[in-house]
Amino acid sequence: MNKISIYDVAKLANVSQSTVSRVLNNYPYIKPETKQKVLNAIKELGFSPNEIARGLANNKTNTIGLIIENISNSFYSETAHIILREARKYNYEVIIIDSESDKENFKKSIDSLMAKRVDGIIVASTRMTNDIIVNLIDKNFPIITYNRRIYKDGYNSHVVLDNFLGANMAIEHLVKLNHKRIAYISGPLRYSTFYDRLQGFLSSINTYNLEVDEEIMYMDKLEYKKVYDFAKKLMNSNNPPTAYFSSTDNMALAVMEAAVSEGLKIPEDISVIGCDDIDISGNSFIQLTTIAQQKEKMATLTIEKLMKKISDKSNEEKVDIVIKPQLKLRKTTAEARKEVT
Amino acid sequence: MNKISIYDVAKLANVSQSTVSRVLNNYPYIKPETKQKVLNAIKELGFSPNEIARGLANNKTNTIGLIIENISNSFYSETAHIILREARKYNYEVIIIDSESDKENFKKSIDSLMAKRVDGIIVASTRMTNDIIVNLIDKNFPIITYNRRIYKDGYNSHVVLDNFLGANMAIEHLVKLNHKRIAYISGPLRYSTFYDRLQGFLSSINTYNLEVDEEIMYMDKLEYKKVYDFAKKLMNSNNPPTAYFSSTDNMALAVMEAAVSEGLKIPEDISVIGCDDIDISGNSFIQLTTIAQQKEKMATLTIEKLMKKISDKSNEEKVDIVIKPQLKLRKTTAEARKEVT
DNA sequence: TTGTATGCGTTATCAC
DNA sequence: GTGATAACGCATACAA
Repeated sequence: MNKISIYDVAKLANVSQSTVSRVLNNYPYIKPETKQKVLNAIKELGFSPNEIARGLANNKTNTIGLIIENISNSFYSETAHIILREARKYNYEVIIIDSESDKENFKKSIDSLMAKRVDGIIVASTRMTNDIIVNLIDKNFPIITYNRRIYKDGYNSHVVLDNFLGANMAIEHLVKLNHKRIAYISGPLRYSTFYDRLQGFLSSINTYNLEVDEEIMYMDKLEYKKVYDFAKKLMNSNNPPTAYFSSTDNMALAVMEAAVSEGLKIPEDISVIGCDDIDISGNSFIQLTTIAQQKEKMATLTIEKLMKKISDKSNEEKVDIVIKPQLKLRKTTAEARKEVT
Repeated sequence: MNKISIYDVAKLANVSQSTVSRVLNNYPYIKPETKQKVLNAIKELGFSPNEIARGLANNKTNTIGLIIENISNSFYSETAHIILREARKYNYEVIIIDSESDKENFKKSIDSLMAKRVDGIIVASTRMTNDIIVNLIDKNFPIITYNRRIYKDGYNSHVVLDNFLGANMAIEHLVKLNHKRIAYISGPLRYSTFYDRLQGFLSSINTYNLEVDEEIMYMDKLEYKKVYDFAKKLMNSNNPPTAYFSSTDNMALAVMEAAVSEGLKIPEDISVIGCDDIDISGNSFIQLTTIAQQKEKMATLTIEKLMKKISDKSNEEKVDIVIKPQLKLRKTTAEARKEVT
């Protein structure tokens, strides 16, 4: 391919190879005319520096890794879009890895990223306990957890939503609409997002003197079909919930589809509230009321903090950013039906 | 960070550094016991090879680039998911770049990818004429165009949908439902997807003896709001179309939203058919009839062909894969209303 | 202000 | 089978 190296440029410009390197790196003390000669030679040869070699010499690759669960999931793809854009501002490229949040996969993902010597890593798919991340933080490797966090004293390195508060807001909204029997849909508790939301849910249930019924709580793998089936089952039960709080918008869609298939009207018959506020939730045909993440703000902050860690290796400052969620009122929640008593 | 190199391993195992390299690369003729010694040392030190150095020595990075327009767009994110997964099977990582398909951006994207010495590139956001790609193909650099193609004799290197046929299928479907006035929504003609679909549209219009009316054709930048407004305008015109063929599902959603806002029922009042079959299109609240891409097949083939090009540099075989689309019947199309004549 | 020499961590080409 | 040693393309400490 591009077989021209810094040496070719040097020869053509009649200077040494190090001089070329210097102009490449904007070294200040170069005679303007030799700088010009070099620049000309570079242009004439169409030379562009080999970032790999540069990385080897520098110990810096100008690329970061982004580990997410599944890029085809709107929440992640919308986030990735912002991260890509922000990283680019710092002249960084990003390697994205879908890692399904499976433990073995996660390790492999980190390994390949480390082998490729990325300058930093953003992970959006960790469990609450994750020794690999702990280990990396110990080594002072630039790594920030996005959306989810690990829980370990002294290991703060995350930008996340205030998920406890988010759940509070959702339940409060529902309670004000007179809902008393609220189904809870979330993923496994080993993820901080779901763990925190559950705590928030429970605390709200408590403050409003509602009853906790595990029968109407789903806390398993977030597979569309499973949640769909679960919701259908609830809708057919003796004492069906009047409202559903779903930990992700995507799963709220599953609940909504279940309702359709059961001939239930939303929000007349049941209310549904989600979490995330993915793009499609605002669509006229969906109109999902939801607890919105501030993706733009979160992603931007994540990159900013990561870049700071990268550029200033000695900086061991913790990153502990918790963003306030927002209730986005749309059309899937309404006053609870009066029960026939 | 990981300061241990192949030399440290060599020292510990009491062999030369080249021997270590050999076991790393599975060189066949090594005495089993020395191999074992080396393996032990590697494990003991927790050594993992530096891919950057390896890349420099090898001229091979085991990473490819993927240039798309916007990863937050479902069509691309769903594609990216498959590509990531397939690339991983070949032990490849992928750098994703959102490049908004702007010309200057595109050049920059290619430049950074080349500077990072990726082994190959998949681009899903090219115009029909693109000298940069031509140039790369000339140099026999592994590059494949996905979804869109460039048109230049002898420069076949793409896997795309048969968009001409796709448009035919859409119009045929609509015509069978007795629609005669069909609006056409697509992006700019400098993209092969839209160009080909337009040709297919026109040919169908012709074979069914319908009238071409530029007033009901949109062929501009695919911005949600613009398409939404365009559709609203048409719906309020004297002679409104009874059906809409949209070149992307996403824009079909815009049309559908416009219909809602105008109090029009789908499919009773107007029919809408899309292109792509993104995940959300199958949702009960959307149920969009569409011309489906076979993303799984297309993405898998793309990686396969790209890997072949990478591993066999001398192979100058063209790749010219055109996939048949499928009509996915859902609920947004129906018999045209009888006009009051 | 510029050139020389060395190193970054591998692979590859020679020898032995 | 294995060990020196020279690339790979650049950055940089040290000289000049």
